[in-house]
Amino acid sequence: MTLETEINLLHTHICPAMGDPKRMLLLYQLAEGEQTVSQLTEALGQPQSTISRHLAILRENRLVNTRRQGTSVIYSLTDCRILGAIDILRQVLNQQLTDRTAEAALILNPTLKE
Amino acid sequence: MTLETEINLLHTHICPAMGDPKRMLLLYQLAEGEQTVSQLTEALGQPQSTISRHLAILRENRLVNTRRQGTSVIYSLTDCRILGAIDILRQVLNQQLTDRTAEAALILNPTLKE
DNA sequence: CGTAAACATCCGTATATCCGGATAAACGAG
DNA sequence: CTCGTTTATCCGGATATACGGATGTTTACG
Repeated sequence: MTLETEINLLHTHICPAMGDPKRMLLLYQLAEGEQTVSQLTEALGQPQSTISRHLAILRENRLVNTRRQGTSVIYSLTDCRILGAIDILRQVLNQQLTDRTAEAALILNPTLKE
Repeated sequence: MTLETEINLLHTHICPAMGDPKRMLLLYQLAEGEQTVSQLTEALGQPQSTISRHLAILRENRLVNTRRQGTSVIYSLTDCRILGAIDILRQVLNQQLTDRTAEAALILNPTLKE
């Protein structure tokens, strides 16, 4: 499989799931342990239909598993490595933020250079 | 900074840059070494305006650096860790693909179970 | 049955993003 | 200054996605 093909698959199967902040938060929330839709709705403080729709996208992309318990549906993380990937992105982000802070300081006080 | 804030920043500063297959391919292409717009246009086989627009998005999000050399502009990777993050996603993807293949085999021949 | 709880899905609206041909801008050579 | 090369931006149209109230479905229980 070529790199191009693999990346296209990534963008049909995985990326859409991560492409929204609320869905990322849901993944982190599930890292704490499996939870029902009600619990996740409570945790994120969003309308139930919003949470359910985001969970559906995560489910379709197989990033979460579900099982039913009575009238509740319990969601859990399929593969926690996905959070490892996001954590790397967070590191890159924080690097950027410190770099920008340093740049701003240089502009305000050029004598700091070197 | 709360996790929620950090993830929102991620979706403002980094995710848009990765949110397109062609941009991911550009990042991998730049992993081979710094290259001009012409070279990248040639490598991806897309119209120049398309490549230039994708590069602009990568640049605005600081995932690439640029320097000018004559009439050419040379692009390079800012932080190769971003590729590490994508590589993890590729691993998750490949895990999914083998899982699905195994499921399909079970449906076709249930005696394989266990 | 009928009702209530928990979830999933539908729907119209608003917003964002992609595409790529056309055009503008930056630069070097002569 | 003029021209050709290289890169950046503009533009209209097509597509995708998020939102959240309203509605449908599934399950438990009496």
